[in-house]
Amino acid sequence: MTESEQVKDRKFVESLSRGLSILSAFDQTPGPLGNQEIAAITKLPKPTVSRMTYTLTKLGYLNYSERSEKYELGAINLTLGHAYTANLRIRQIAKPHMLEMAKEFNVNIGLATNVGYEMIFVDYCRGDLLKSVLVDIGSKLPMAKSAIGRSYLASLSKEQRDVLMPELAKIHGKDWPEVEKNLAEALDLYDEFGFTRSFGYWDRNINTVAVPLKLSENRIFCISCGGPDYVISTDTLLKVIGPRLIHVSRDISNSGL
Amino acid sequence: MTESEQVKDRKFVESLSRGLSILSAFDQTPGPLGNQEIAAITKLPKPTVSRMTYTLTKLGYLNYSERSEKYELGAINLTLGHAYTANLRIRQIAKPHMLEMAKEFNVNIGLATNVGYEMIFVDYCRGDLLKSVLVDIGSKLPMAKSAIGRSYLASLSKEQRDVLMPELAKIHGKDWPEVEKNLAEALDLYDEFGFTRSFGYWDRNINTVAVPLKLSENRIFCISCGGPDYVISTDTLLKVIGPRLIHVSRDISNSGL
DNA sequence: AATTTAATTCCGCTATGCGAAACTAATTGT
DNA sequence: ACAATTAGTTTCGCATAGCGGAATTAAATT
Repeated sequence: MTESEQVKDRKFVESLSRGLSILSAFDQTPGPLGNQEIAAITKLPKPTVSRMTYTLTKLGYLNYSERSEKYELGAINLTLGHAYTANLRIRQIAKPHMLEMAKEFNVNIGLATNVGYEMIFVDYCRGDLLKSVLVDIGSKLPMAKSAIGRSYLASLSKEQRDVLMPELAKIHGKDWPEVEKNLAEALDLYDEFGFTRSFGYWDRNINTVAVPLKLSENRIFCISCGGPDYVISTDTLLKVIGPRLIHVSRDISNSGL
Repeated sequence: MTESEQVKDRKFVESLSRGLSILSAFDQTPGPLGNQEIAAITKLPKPTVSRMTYTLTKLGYLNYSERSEKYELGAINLTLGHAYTANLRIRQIAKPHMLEMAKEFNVNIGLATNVGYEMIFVDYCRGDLLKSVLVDIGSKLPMAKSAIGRSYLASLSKEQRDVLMPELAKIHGKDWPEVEKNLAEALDLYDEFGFTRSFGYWDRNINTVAVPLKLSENRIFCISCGGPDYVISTDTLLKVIGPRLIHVSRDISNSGL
């Protein structure tokens, strides 16, 4: 209905979708939001937003602050994420590998999967040295610019990838030509070496390598490993960490998930 | 409508509530669930569940496994929790204190708030020694049996507490007399010492002490600190850690959140 | 072949949710 | 003091989105 697409999908519950899109607004735009702002972000009509925030507040998904007269996410939002990770077998399988490498090389290691056109971390281990608070479970990285996103793309067939590309192009707008070039290089290097890399590209100071894990039923997770120059050299990443990740990837693939 | 309660709340969006209750089903009962099971758990009629799971799957909140013909939570469920914690000022304030104590005493420290009749952890630091995987961000503890839950109860006025008690009684069923007795003791000791305790009660091997933090607008968070006997003695908990927590609590209360 | 179990689809009905417009209330400007 | 602006809520008639009993399909089990 929104545009002109679905003539009628009797099975799709619009109001549920709308309610969830209101919660998502708090991911895109942090900080307390008023109904007006929510309406602006979600493009939903004011009374609808009003009813939805009312409902979500009653259920605990939003907290209302009398002071600011705005809404914030409620703590209950943590439960679903926790339920997700708690039942994710791949985490248990990958964890020992991740801890071992994090300790041995003092690097940060993340386990992520794709959500839409981004990668989301489902687990993360830090080396002792730096606590880059930037990344944590639930945080996202762009698919095209991060090593881990690129390893996801690398795991896809050309056809699957070609479906995504236009969307990625849209996301990156005028930067796309440059992003695409860089991405294409990274994918070529993947074909050659078996892991992807992103050196100072998504974050100027961070160098990362990553590999995909292909599980059953087309589920794909990726492991990335990296850190700032002064902790881990690009040379070590390429010569030691990358190959090690490939090994880990094989190991996990054999565990039959 | 459900029972006979609300005559009519024109503002409450039932289908949103139902959709969310379906997601919550995956917290109560982990593992892949089929529509039937979801219907049983949520008491919703089958076709409704069918439509909801269809919608949630389209939006990525559920993944459908062809193999098992069941649904699981999707990774996207991590984002809201992450958005919640990322914007939670108290976490940044409390973190240094928590890290310091975790390191100094090798204990586990958690920061939690109440959700319904449970406490939910919004942050957690582990001492080096044990990684009790049981507790993590997003996991919950019972309010009446855990030190941290008791410290929440202790922070309330008698009137507020009296509202909760019948609900807690309901939750604990036939165990309530015993739970209540233990809780009452703990609350008395709180009045005397300024922190609550739970020694081997919720978990036989773990001893914990906790304090509440009262923030502005009646927001309450609690910090707990504990570990197994062989890492931290109850004596140290009572003589050193407890008082230290009180100090931390004062510190944070002065930070004007 | 018959039975059981689970998911989906059908389809008529109406309660539900919609949203334009009206209304409140608070803030700002002149 | 009085518009004007901005944000949130409420109203209310209407359309239909969503409901759910019942039928249907599809697999698994006996």
